[in-house]
Amino acid sequence: MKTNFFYKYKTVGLYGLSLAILLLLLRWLELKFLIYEHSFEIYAGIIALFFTGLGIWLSRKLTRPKTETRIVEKTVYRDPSLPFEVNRKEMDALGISERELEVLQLMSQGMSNQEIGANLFVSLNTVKTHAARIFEKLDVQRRTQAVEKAKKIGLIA
Amino acid sequence: MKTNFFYKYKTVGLYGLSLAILLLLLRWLELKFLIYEHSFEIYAGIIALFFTGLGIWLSRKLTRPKTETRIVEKTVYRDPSLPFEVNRKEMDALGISERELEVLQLMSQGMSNQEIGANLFVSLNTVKTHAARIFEKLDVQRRTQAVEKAKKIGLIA
DNA sequence: ATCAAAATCACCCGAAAGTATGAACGAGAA
DNA sequence: TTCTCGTTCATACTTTCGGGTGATTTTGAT
Repeated sequence: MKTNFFYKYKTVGLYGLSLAILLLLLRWLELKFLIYEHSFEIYAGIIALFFTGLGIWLSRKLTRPKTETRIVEKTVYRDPSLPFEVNRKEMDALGISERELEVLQLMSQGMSNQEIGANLFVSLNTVKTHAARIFEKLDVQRRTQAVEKAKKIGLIA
Repeated sequence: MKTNFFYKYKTVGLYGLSLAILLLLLRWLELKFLIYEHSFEIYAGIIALFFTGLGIWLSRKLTRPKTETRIVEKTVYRDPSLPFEVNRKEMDALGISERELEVLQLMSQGMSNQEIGANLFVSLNTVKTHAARIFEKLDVQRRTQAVEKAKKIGLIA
């Protein structure tokens, strides 16, 4: 169906339409200013259309493999039946202090910095400082990443 | 209303506008340098380049990845003998959509909204909307809590 | 063909998070 | 004792999040 087709590719259709309108506008300009050679705009239009198509084709061709390749990290399983124990070795290796670990634990429970501060009886700024150090030591930028990594290396349950 | 119209067909309008500007620029060049003889090839080249770029842009803008085969392997604290499987029952019960689950997964990897958007080929605002819905459905306030809860009820690994 | 849900995007605003820097203080170690 | 480290706090600034609202488009089901 024509209507169906147009509906489905509405955006594309609109682009085409605008292109057509533009070409008409060109015609009008041409007549208005009495430009000599009429064929140029037609050529330009054809070239434009052709190379737009080419660009689309190129893009599709070149970005094809990008959608499928999605690599992720190695899976590390841990038996849940065993009681959790903090990996002190990793803690030492990364130089993470006791206090920082506490912050990390509360952080992993979804607490805000404010709440963590209230829990540990320290100020918001202190929590921020701890957090910043944690991020630095774990080499991450966000708390979510920190929690992620801390769990992976066995700092928190 | 004019603003409304423009808003509605913003993309098309911008497209047309840029096209018009380009053509006007060409015209200007034409008049300025009076190079009627050997100018055609130059015009053709410019137009070809521009529209190739446009085509690529269009393609990138309009097409989205066909099959988003995303394999998310992460640290699992459950039974290591069993492979992770999304708890569809909970998903349905909470009314969490497929897309929202994707956002949730990327969120759990510590990605920022910006990064998630880049990964899913959508805008930051869209990610925010999804996130807001997720928080609402999971009844949480922060992303860390969302990840926490999603893991608990088996939405993500 | 129509209708509802899902997905998309935008804008505003305030809150929270994160960065950078500096500094005070106590406990141990050199 | 001097020096380092961990802890604490502050100020200022930038970025990101999250809430609220409204809108359009796509899609699937009836």
